[in-house]
Amino acid sequence: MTATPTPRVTIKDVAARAGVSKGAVSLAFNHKPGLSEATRDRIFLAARELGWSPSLTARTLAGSRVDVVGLAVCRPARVLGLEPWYMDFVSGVESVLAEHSSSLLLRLVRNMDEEVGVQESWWRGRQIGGSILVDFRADDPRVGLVERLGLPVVAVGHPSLTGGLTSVWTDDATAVTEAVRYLAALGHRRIARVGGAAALGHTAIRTAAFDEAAGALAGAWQVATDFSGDAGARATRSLLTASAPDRPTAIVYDNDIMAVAGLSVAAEMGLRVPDDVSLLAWDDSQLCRLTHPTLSAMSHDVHGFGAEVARTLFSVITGGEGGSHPVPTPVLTPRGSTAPPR
Amino acid sequence: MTATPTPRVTIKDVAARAGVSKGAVSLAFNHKPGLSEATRDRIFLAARELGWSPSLTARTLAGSRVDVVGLAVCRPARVLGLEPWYMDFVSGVESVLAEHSSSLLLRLVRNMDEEVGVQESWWRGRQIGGSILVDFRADDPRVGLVERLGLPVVAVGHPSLTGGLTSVWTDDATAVTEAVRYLAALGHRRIARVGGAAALGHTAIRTAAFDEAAGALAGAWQVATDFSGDAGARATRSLLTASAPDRPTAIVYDNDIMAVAGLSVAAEMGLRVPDDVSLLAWDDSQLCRLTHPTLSAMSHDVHGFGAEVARTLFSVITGGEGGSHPVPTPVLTPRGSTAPPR
DNA sequence: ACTCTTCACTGAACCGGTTAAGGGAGTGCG
DNA sequence: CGCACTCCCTTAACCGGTTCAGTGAAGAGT
Repeated sequence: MTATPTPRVTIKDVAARAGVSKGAVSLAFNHKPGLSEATRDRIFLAARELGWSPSLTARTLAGSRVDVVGLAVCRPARVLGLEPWYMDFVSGVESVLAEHSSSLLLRLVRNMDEEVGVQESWWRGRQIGGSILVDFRADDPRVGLVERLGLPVVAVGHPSLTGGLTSVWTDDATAVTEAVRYLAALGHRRIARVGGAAALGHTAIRTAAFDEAAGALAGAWQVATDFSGDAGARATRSLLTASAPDRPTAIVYDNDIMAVAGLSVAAEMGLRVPDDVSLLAWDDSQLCRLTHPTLSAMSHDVHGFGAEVARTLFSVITGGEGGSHPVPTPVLTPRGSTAPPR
Repeated sequence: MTATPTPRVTIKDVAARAGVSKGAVSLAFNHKPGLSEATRDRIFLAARELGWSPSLTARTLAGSRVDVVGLAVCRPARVLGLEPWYMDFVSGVESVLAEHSSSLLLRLVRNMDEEVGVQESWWRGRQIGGSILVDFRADDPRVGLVERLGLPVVAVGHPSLTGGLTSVWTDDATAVTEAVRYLAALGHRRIARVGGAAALGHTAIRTAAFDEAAGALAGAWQVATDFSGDAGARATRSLLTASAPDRPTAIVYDNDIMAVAGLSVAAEMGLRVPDDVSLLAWDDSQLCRLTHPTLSAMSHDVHGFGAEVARTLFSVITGGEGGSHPVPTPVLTPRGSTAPPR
């Protein structure tokens, strides 16, 4: 019932049991040359019998690499819980970390200052061997921080935002353009976009691309939100309250949760999707296939994206310089929520 | 452009600059008595000037407590990304960890064996000071593991599942009973439940409670799923294909994502919600308010639950024994998806 | 004037590993 | 036989903190 007091087994115990020195045990467990097969076996046997595995803490302190990767996320908890993107991304990251038997140190922060503080103290405290940076904004303070600290990172975001940092990104501009072209090809001339948080760099990129792509149309609207479903609903409601000739016939959303919210607002207002208004989601989590009608989306392998980011981080940590690169551009996946305007 | 080589500042540098010994710096930074105000100030000044903060790694090694909390989660990535519950829970946990400036070490595992291995090596490697255990099943191997290791944990699950471990749980049985009573009070006599993964302990508890509560009704169905939206859709479809007198007039879901899927299946089959069939969700994330009609749900402060779990873990870690206790039972939140049968 | 406390601080051991330098035994070779 | 060369393994310093016994000086008590 009560926990037995833990008799911490250390390298010394293993060494004693195997009849060798600490150093020998260390060599064996790091697969370094300089030990006979027989000794090696004896050491592993002793370790197994004692249930010992090396203390990562001590190992880290002694100067070898740290096998923990940091991720500080800065969005309101309310939004985070709902956004499929993050967990998907994290699970992709994890899938690669697991191969290196590394773990993810996760921290939710309230603002950029806090994130800067967290990253700095993680690194200073040798808690992490590298970090994944997300949600870049213009003049992001993390660029300078990282260079000052020499912290190995991979930045998730377009190079125009991430300074000289190694980065991995999706080509949002092209994707937005493709989305608009698709809707225009269907015959839509009045298109709106419900964007994410204005402060975020990739939102700005999408906004600019939308301006560019939709500029020639009869009507174009853009609204900034905080990515939450509520905000998506509000934005949709205000876009659709105009009388028929003045309102958009198609709406593009910056994530799928807002698209779902938009779908229900349309229903609530008595508008049929896609007959009266077409909706196009972003990211394309499973959610898009659960609604009725199903949501057309700009589809995106978020899990694979996370995995690629993690792989790149490992190459940065091991000095391989990795090199910035984009992942495949989201592709249009038409489903039931888009059609030519009535 | 290139990262400046990091000149690691250590406690020795700070001590030298402040003109004191390492020990004095340590005392100052741990707010321990035995130093004059003047010296204390001098030390903090020196530390600030050098941009030093203590290495958590070294601090941990030197025997003080570890301020990282472990969480290994074992569900398919596909489901995880979508389930609002986890991120909500995690953000609740984080909110308390942040107060203690601790972080969360997260790991997605594929099965129980892997989780057991991860927990053991985290603890052995002194990576964590304690752990949060979720998704208990009958005869859970983690109970024995924890007792063997002496690892401080808080188990999320009913005491009947978590052995002697300190646990925090929601009273699922009562909640299920309340849900059934509510639907019965509306006049429903044929009620179905789309449950979660059968292997999970809390699913079993809910299943038993439903059996008990719905036993006296004219019709009662239960289906087990994997919590995914697809499974929820399939289950709903098969429940609703029967001809009218033989099919349920109300369905309870074990999470909200399946309820959303159910809603769209009903629409696809031409059934009106709540006129033809009432739907009741579980957990009640923001998602329930984004659909049309909005989803009635058994509502639950998942964020607060996470926070309470974290608080309890800290009290276990500091030897305070914490004590197992339930959090408030989910309460019924009626919205647009439930009504008397036609 | 002498001892007793208290206070502020130092020194050194220690946590559990890694790693470079070194040492002893066995073998090959001139 | 002596020497060099390997091969295996040990020794000891070190990573960056914490902790505790101990020291020296100032002040209190008698």
